[in-house]
Amino acid sequence: MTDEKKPRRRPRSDGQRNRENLLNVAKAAFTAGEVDIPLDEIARRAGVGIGTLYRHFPNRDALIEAVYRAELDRLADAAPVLAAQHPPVEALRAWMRLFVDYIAAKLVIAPALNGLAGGTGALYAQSGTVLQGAIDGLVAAAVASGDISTDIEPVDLLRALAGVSNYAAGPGWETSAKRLVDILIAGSRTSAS
Amino acid sequence: MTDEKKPRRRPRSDGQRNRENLLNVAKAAFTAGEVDIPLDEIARRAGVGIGTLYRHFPNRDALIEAVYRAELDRLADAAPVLAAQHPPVEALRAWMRLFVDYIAAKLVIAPALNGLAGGTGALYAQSGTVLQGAIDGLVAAAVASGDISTDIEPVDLLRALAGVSNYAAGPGWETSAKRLVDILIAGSRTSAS
DNA sequence: TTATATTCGGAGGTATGCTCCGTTTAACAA
DNA sequence: TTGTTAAACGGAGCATACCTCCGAATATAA
Repeated sequence: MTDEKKPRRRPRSDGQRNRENLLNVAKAAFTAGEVDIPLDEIARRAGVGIGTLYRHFPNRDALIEAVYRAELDRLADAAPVLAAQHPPVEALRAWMRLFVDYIAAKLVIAPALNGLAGGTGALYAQSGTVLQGAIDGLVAAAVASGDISTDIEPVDLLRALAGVSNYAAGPGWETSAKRLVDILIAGSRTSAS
Repeated sequence: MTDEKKPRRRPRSDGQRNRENLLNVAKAAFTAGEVDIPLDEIARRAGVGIGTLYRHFPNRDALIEAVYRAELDRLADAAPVLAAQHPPVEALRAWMRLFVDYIAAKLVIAPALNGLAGGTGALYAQSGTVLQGAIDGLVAAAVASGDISTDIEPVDLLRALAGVSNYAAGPGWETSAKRLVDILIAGSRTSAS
């Protein structure tokens, strides 16, 4: 349990630079829909050898996961900001819409993500925690203000949203997703109690 | 250009039998979580050569799609049955829950499905139509009976459901999905109008 | 400047997706 | 029943992608 780390040396600057390069190239490729791009190609575009890629990310899934997690963190960070700017229910709504936007515009890695056959459990468990922390705060605030029923499980909303992002095919899906957000908010209100 | 088909002969019986064998074996494998099973192995289990598999399904995606579509049809067929057995809103709710059950118990091919990198659009468009037909009927009935707001797009509900199925990780996800169905129904009601 | 831990990078082993084509077999006609 | 033929069978083999391994290069600390 003692997680002693002996950073005898500072991490090498080129190492970190290469790592970020790889991450950026991978994100760009996935966003462009090149989900099945060979790892060799990613390494080439990033200007590094294949060996370097594999040291940073032991396998394909690890790379996808890293890209995914980085974007996820940014989304999670937006929650407190929105909470400070809007009343509870609207903050929740805004964040859910942001979720949709994010997936739509910048992150089409959803298919790639689901391609993580097998190990999804662990990944979702980990990263789900991050997002859950974000939405938990928003929901808690909305419950406290009396706008939302107390028996709503934040994770339910998260799942619906995640689903929509996967279904991101066909024209007009984005407005459809926005509508869905409204339905979810309406369904969570205390009105009918 | 005239694509006249002259079915001079009936399709061979062994051909169809082999095709169904392959489909069953593939479904079983996917359901068992063996998403990455080599196609050679599927052919072996079905008792046919690899060449036979590839004639029926030109590539891996085609096989997955075939399995997917077959199951989808069965789900769609359940809609009219439920509509005949329950009042509109309850029929809708029941069908949505069935959707969840189906994915949960018998169809863990969701990850495989999403692995159809690239061509998802076409597939979803096609098969989405089938499901949409099913839910359209249910929603129309509920709208007609005045239970549900008229501005609900059935496809929205579909998307949320599809999403949940992808998020099928972690314990208790199933009850969570059921809760979500209730939220969606509640959010679609006319009460607040 | 010297020492050394860390990173780099690509050749190559392994395995999987898919093709090709000679052989086998079921359907049809006489 | 028997011959003809179009269609299905099946596996050897090629292309390619993932990943490992290890000598060379290099940034950091003394």
